[in-house]
Amino acid sequence: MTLHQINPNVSVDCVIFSFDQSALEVLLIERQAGNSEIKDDLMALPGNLIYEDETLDEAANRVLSELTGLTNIFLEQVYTFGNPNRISKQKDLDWLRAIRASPEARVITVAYTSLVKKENLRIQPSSFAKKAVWVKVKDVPHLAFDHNEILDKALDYLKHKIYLEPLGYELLPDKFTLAQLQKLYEAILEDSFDKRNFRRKILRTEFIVKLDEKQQGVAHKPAGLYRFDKSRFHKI
Amino acid sequence: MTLHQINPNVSVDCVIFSFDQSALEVLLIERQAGNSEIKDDLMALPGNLIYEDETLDEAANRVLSELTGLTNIFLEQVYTFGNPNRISKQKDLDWLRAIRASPEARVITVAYTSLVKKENLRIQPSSFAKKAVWVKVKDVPHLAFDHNEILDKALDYLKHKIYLEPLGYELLPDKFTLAQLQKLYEAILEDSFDKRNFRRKILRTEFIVKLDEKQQGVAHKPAGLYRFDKSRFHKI
DNA sequence: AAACTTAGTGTATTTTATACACGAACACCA
DNA sequence: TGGTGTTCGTGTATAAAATACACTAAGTTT
Repeated sequence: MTLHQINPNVSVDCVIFSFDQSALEVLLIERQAGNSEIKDDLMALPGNLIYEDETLDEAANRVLSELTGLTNIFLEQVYTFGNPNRISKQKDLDWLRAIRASPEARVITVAYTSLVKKENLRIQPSSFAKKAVWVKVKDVPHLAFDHNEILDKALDYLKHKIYLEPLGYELLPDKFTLAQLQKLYEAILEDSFDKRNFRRKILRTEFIVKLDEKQQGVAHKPAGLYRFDKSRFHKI
Repeated sequence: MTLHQINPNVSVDCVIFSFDQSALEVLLIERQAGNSEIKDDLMALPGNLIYEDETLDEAANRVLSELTGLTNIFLEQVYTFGNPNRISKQKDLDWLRAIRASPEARVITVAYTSLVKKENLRIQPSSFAKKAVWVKVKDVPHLAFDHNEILDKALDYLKHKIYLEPLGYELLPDKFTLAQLQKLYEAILEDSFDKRNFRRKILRTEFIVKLDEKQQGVAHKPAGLYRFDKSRFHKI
């Protein structure tokens, strides 16, 4: 690993979403400085300062992969936050003093959002987070810095984006039922839909294709499984 | 005027659009360093480094108002560009050496887009531009830095945004004809529409209201004038 | 007064959205 | 093994929106 120079003024923060049963979740870190004694009850979005020799996308990917081991994942820039007093709570200042070389520097942060499949994913401790936890979006507490605002913006972004692209499959297992997909749309859009109309609309697209396989181990009529056909999608 | 400290790593660039007859235009500056002898045939988007004590929105407003005198104008953040070699052309380097205190600093830039009514607008020389010109979007040449990429992103942003909000009136005179409005939509969306269907759709909204007034001095049947009713829009 | 130019309008057809209810398939348990 | 519980999977009727299409009206110019 080579040494990189850090840019003290620019960071990236990642809003990493997953989906569990019927709720959207976001990955938050419990702040804890390297070897310091600082204890802090504020949770935060994972993020870090950028290196001078990497792009913003690379920085976001770095944060994401340090924490999740994932690469080549849906990860898009959302918005940039640069209020000069976005770092003003005493707790935030204390924490920065504990971990940063230039704790007083003004930092603007570029927010990214990512969608991950929670299954087969182990969260790893990383340079900026000893511990990370999934929290239901509805239950997110008051966060560090302006991270609640960033989360809200990412949620907005998702809502709009899902009209344009079938993001659903990024958050679901490779094989999924239409009921799961519907619940996901309902969670993201904070709305509920008629089952028959939802199915009609989804299947009209032709890139959600039915597999010759059914759900297993459920105490009721098993649902058919579907998958997302990327190549069919790209043809349109 | 107070003295501000400059952040050498973060700038804003403004993609300022206007509409003329039937074409979208963008405001470009002819690069020229303060008192220097540097001559440069690359045009650029107006932009500048941010001050330590201002928000990104404020910085963008500052650039916009220095150049146009306008405030309280449609101005929204589009995207942030941070490729470490976005400043790599020799001409760009030369220019930065002529005008910047830290010409070698890595600069990430936050792009904003703005919509202005060209009528009653005089472009003023500003700290970063001796001369600015309106250029049809179709005729934009190769620009400085990554400004062509930024322009493209702003155009994309506009296209999406106009589905969500009736931006048209930001670019047209207060009183306009439906034909003008249609041409504007056609220019932004790079498409063409049926006149009757377009009118039906616009008038269905109920916030484009007809005035009791007609076009003057045209060599054909004069069109009725309409205006955008902001308060009716906000009710929805 | 004729020629020119753009304004302004209606209808039929297709596509999409919405609202709504019941039999079928499987697991589980008595 | 038959009954119960639970989710699956489906069709139709109605309303709303999108699309396609052509002629007369109102001014100006010559």
